[in-house]
Amino acid sequence: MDLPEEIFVDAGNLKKGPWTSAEDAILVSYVSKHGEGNWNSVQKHSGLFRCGKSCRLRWANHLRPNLKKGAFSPDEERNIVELHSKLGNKWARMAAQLPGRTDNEIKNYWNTRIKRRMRAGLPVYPLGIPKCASAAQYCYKQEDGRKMGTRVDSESEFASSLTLGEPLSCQLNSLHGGHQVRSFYPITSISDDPPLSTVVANEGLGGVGKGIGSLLPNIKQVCHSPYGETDSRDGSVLFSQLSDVSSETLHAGSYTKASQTCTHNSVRSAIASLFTGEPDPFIVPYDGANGLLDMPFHSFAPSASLKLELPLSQLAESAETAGTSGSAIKGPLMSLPLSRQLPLEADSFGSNASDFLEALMKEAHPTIGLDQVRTDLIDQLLVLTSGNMSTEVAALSGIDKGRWGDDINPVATLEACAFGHREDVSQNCCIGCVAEPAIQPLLPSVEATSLSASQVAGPRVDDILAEVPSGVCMDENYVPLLDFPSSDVVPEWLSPPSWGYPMHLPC
DNA sequence: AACCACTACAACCGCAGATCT
DNA sequence: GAGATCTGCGGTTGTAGTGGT
Repeated sequence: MDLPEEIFVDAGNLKKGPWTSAEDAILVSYVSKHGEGNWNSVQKHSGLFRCGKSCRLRWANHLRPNLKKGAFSPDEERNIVELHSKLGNKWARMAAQLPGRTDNEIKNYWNTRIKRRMRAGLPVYPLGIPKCASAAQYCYKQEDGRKMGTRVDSESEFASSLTLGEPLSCQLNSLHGGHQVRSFYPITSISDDPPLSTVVANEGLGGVGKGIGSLLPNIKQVCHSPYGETDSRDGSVLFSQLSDVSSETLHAGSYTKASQTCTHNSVRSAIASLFTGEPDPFIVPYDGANGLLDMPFHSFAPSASLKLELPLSQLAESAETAGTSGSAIKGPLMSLPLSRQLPLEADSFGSNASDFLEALMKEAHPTIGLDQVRTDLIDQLLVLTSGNMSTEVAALSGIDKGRWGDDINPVATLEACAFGHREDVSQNCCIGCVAEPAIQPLLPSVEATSLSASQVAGPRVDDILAEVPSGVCMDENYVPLLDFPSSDVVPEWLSPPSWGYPMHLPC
């Protein structure tokens, strides 16, 4: 056997780095003779210049028999997600339940997956997989090296617990370090009941997503305003769809409340995003003192928000530099998920939407059928566009006649589509829609005209990034979008780490 | 062909608990 | 019981491979 010399040099200077096949052979030979354990003696008796820990790791992760190699099967992936939902980052315990897989393998898989999903703005856990109270905790690094943690507890269970028309109460309990702490109660609960869930949102950021107004129609102390449905206690806006956007700048008064159309899955997704700490692209900035007045939006059309929810490529690099560029932008910002994964030019959606959607679908869930992902994505399109999806986009999206109806008119059939999902309407209509006829979708306010591809595309991402103020903490995956040049002062709450992600506390 | 960005994976490190002396 | 050593775990870092420009 030809062993590299460096393996044998200076016993006091143990080798590090990648293992060679020769070293592997020595280790295998040693373990086959002496068995596992006593790893520190391996170096003494085998001639390997590796520390005991390194030997143990090499054996456990690569050399021991019955190790499975290669990519995880869909079943294994599902198991990992479920196990993680129950166990959190207990890699060794997870590995014990996945024969042939190592903790390191599972950990690497999970971390990669987390990154990918967060970058894509997707929930860490697919809907339907409940998170246990003891489970996951995710962190991401801020630019300054600090970690921003999101404790995820039983939010998914909370979302799952919502039933049709169930009234909820949202209360602003207190402020913690510039964060709003909101608790959600069943409106029927007695005052001493614990909240169903507690949400900590950035002060000044409405942590309630657009469309949630339709989901939680009976939230207490929600009042209607021209700018949305405003929670009079904490200033958050329960936003409905924006519409009537055709110019570069959208003033608060120029949009109208449009439809509340949504399908079951989309609703669940929207709710879940509230409680999982995943960035919700619908989160609407709201300054409690100044409201939404005189806050120009960058073509924040429904379709633009659609586009912007989708993973964007070529942004990370810009984002890294954006934080240091001077800018006049001041004020609340909206965070957006970015992605380096997809070949989407920010303003080219109209030209290659099909490819893009395909890529998105694969990105969204590589292990389930594209048709399934497509269906879910279409649901998102329906919600995000208030039904103003152009027939062009609809066609590119592969929406079939069966879903649109015979005339393939998305708008004309929107209501039917939104509530006539592929699943049973009676069970899957959005929360409150059936139980509360008074808040049925306001379809008449939506013009039956299609948006052009350029409208769909919205603002150029580069333009947005160029406007990012200096001093804003930029997570590599999230960039501010909206600008509010009415003030020269960056609000305190905007300083890191208080913007970007909604934060959550354990119940 | 060279460069760059990105991903997946291997390996290391520090810590804590268990076990041994 | 106390200190030393071993073992396992989870977080982090380094790097090879790959694809795009």
